[in-house]
Amino acid sequence: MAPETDITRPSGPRKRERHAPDARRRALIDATLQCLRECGVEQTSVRRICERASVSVGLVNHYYASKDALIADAYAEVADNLLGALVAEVERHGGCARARLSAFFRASFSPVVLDPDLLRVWLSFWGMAYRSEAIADVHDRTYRDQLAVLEGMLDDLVREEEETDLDARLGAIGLAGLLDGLWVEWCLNARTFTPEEGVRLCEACLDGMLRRLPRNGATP
Amino acid sequence: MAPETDITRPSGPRKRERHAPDARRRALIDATLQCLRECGVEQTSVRRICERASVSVGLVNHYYASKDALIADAYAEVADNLLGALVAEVERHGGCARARLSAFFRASFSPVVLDPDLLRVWLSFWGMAYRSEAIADVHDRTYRDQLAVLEGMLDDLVREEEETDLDARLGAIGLAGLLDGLWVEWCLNARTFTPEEGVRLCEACLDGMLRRLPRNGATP
DNA sequence: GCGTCTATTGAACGTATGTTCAATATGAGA
DNA sequence: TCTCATATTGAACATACGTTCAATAGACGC
Repeated sequence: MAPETDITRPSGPRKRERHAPDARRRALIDATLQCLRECGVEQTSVRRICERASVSVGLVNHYYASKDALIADAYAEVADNLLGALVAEVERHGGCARARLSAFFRASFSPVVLDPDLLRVWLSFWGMAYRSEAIADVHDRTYRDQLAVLEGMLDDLVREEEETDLDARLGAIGLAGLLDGLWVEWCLNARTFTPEEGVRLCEACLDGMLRRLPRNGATP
Repeated sequence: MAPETDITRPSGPRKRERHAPDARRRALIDATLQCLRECGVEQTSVRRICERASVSVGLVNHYYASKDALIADAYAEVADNLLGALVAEVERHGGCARARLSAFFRASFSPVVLDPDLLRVWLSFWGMAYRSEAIADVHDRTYRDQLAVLEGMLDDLVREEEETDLDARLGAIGLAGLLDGLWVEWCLNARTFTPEEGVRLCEACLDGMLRRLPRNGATP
């Protein structure tokens, strides 16, 4: 039997499909995120990404100056999407500032966020920020966006409730830190605490900050 | 000029120095941590580690079954050292439980911990926990150790102060999360907040937990 | 001083990496 | 229908990776 008969995929050149640059970029970004989720950074090679996107190796460097530039784009995409989803959930609930903050907490401990594979992607981004300025820039911008959302809700809270004083900037940093830290630990070991306990922790810390984090800076 | 004269290191075989297995293992661990600090995971190769340790390539697989096993050992070493340093600082201060907790906070925002290169190493470990069971095991153990230290101090606090009730297990998880999250964000962008603000955030959150995280579980 | 055990070496292997580039196919506008 | 800018291909390149293993050298009991 001739060996050629065993070749399942006829080794001729692949059918070329011409797409709009935007569609191709999106496909590459999606494939990148899939790879980072399922294989981790160390296994996410240009070749694997291109295989996922049903595209040849050379195309990445046609659309992006380097692999890192593609990954930076993917970072921006997933970070914006995630914050957008949280904000949408808050808007959906509405209500007073305190209720909107609670909705934000609950959304932050919902399955969309509490996804170990998502953390895996994020850890890759954080690690890459050290060697890629483009990725560090995306981190800085998206982190500022997250802080702005939290600070906005805290400002509303102070405005709505009388007799409260709070350093909203610092409070936002604290809540973001608490949310991120609990996110990391839950994703690395989901048996440590339940999502409901995570929400309770956020509520308790928010109360503490409202009482002991006044704008003037000195702890009472 | 003959090119041989430019060769600075005569290419003969390296002088062999026989050491005790423990000393070699320590040297390999130290070299591994140096590489992870300075070059990141993706650049930390067996060859680079061996170069740092002034040892040939083959030696790693003489002492360790694989590169991952070496890294798991390095993780355990640095995690134990770090928690040990924090505990030592707490012991040095002594005092009541509340004062010891404050000392722990301050130590957690001291330069030894607030070191971007150290976070870089940690992010590598967290990321590797996904594909290496050995590293995941080290994470679980060392995280449990961290929780035990915090929970112990919280238990003492409840015992010493009357009229307080606190779910110490959950409180420890919250403090660990807050500390980790703030640690990540500070190391990725040191201009976001000052170490002193970090400590203030921890104190405020601890107060909130003491008021609103009772043992029975229902938020009052 | 000899023999033995093992710590240590470094070449070799097979595989993978990111990027480059000449060649080629495609589809929109003339 | 023809043209042509360009989207797309995949072989090629240089380099790097983790691991293996036969050869070798240092230390210790005798």
